[in-house]
Amino acid sequence: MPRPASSQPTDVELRILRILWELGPSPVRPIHERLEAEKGTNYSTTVKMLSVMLDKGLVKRDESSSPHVYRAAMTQARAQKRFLDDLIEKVYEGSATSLVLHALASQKATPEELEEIQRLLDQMQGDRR
Amino acid sequence: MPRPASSQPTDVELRILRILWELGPSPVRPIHERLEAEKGTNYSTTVKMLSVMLDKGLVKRDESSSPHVYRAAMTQARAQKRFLDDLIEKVYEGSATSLVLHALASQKATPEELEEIQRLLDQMQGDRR
DNA sequence: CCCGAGTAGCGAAAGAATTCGCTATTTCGC
DNA sequence: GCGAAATAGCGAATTCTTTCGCTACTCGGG
Repeated sequence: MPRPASSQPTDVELRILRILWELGPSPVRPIHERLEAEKGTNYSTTVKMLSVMLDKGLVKRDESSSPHVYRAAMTQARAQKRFLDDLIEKVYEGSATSLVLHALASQKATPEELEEIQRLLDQMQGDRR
Repeated sequence: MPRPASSQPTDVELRILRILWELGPSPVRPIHERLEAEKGTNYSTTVKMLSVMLDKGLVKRDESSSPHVYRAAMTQARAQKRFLDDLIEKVYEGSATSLVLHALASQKATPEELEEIQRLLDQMQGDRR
């Protein structure tokens, strides 16, 4: 019996996506250098992962320029939202609120960040204060 | 070259944990019934998954009573926090705040829930209002 | 034009996750 | 006590992920 493929990027795939989001469209070489620094992988492995990701549609490739140029097929914000929604559904039973409470309680945010959250909250509450 | 085992419960493991959190300590039968309803798995599969999870320390087993009784080794809140921290680090680059903003913006919370978030926020801001 | 360096890619290997068939053991109604 | 039914569990099979060796191709300098 089969094992269903994950709908989300896997661990290594996510690392590569993060590198791409940071660097912008890049040939294999710079991507590999980052990945190697992070976890000591072989150049071949990087190339292979990119090709797998290309098959899955996680990255796009421009073959017109000589060293082919790869770029993420998804924006970072979009990917974040996908992971977040997944977490809310699978782990928080659909309750975004308890997730927010956990996140606020456990991580120390700066006053500026709290302000920002406050603003959004005011807005959602119809601006009473 | 090896592939490192995931530090977090896998997909099916999480489903089983959720069932255990809901039912409380249970023998295999009721656990299986839920799992089967969710995804049509065979009884053997459920038993096997539980044994794998026992090896990993995700569940505990009481063998004294005749149908063995399984229970989650971790509270739901604890597991949620672990997943959340993981997400923040791996996907949100450590910024719990942007995760909170995403979660608030994308999910519709009830006024009561917003109140609750507001209270926590006030508290964190040193109660000015 | 030839050579070496850098670039691409394939296919196999190894481990993890998930599935279930088949066998053994236990339990219980009769 | 005896056989059917429920309960446990092992080990093999399958798929997915990740890794890399080895081959082939491309390109610029001499």
